[in-house]
Amino acid sequence: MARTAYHHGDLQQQVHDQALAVVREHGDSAISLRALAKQIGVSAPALYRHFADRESLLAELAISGFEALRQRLLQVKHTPPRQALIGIGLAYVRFAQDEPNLYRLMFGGQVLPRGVHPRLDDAGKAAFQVLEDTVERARHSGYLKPMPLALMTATAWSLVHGLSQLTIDGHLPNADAEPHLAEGITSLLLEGAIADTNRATDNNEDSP
Amino acid sequence: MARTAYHHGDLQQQVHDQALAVVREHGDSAISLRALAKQIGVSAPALYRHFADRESLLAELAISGFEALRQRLLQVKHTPPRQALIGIGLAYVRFAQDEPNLYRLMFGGQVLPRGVHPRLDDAGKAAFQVLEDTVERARHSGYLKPMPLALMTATAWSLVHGLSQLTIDGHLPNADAEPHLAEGITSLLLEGAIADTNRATDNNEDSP
DNA sequence: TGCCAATGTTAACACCGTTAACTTATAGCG
DNA sequence: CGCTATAAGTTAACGGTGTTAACATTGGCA
Repeated sequence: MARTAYHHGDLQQQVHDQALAVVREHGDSAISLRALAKQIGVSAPALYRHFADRESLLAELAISGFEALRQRLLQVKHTPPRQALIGIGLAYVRFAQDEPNLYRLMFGGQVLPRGVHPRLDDAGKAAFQVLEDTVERARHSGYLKPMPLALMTATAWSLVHGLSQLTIDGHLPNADAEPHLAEGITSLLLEGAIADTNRATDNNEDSP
Repeated sequence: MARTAYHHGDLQQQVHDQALAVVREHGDSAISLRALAKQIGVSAPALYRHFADRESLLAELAISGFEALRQRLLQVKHTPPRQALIGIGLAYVRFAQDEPNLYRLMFGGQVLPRGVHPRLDDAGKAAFQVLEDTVERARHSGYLKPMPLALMTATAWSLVHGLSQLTIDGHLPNADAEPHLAEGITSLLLEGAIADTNRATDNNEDSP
């Protein structure tokens, strides 16, 4: 029932893929169910067999986005705390820069308020979890000050999210002239978060 | 020609105000030119005498938002660097929390890409300028490390913007349980930014 | 006073999301 | 193997949208 081809093969997947391509190229405001259906060669109401409404489709795409983000973050090595933290921050920002339209859909807020679509919320939390785990490891290893975990992760997330959003929307004019901005920012934050025992011992360890 | 009342008084202002109210209450996606015109008691095409299209109206509203944000930031006192920095960060986040829908319009990115509407860009820069001036004062006074100004302001803006966006979209679950989150986050960043000479001398000066 | 330009009007076009009512093809079962 | 329930598609239609064209009206000014 779910695997074999009905009239058109699995429309659900086809719509999902096509819509994802449109979002990545032109943003979520360019998504039109009718246009999507016409492109695929199916009538518009057919889509309603697979998606409750336009918002649900967008939510599904946002879920894909969070899963892709999570995969990116998971690829960051666990090696020394400082590299791991900077690495995951860079990976996060780079994802946003690579997929600005998708990222905007994920965090647009206007699209879907939290609590409406549980699977979307879970996908977001799962991505955030990777970041939190990295911070927790660094903290547990004694590299970071023994501050509340929630405070540290919230700080880290705020920083990378804010930087992502500001850069992809062009609010930071000299972002191109300063390619190491993300790294500098992350380092700057770390200065305040590392334990005093680690101070001055690892500032230049990434450039041997 | 611009001041006296024509057929309906100054429609421009009336549309602007009404639209701003709608955005603040229901978000920019709830803006409908036809509905707006009907509410005001005028035909829909009449609006096109004052706004090129829907996007231009939204841009105008975003400009108002940036000006309101700027006013908020300007009210922060200049007194000691640490208080000024934390104060302006809190004021920024509080604005976003007070006007979530307006804030989303301003930074939605989907609404208007930079470069299209010069006045909108200028309004954004003007608001950002207040933040930059505060950082510059703190840096010039020797309170902060002598790092590049662009780096410091980008960091500060990223942090407060990220925190704003994440909280108003409900991504930080325990935001309510932690009302001092914004202050804690700002302090954490400051730890990494203050000059060593100022370290440990001002951590508790705000609670005498 | 008479004209021009600013400001409004109605009618219409081409979309859009969504629902209702109907048709078709498939999967599973007696 | 044939039948039927149902999943998956169809067309027609409703109400809404932004936007443009063509026309009407009003007010300020020469």
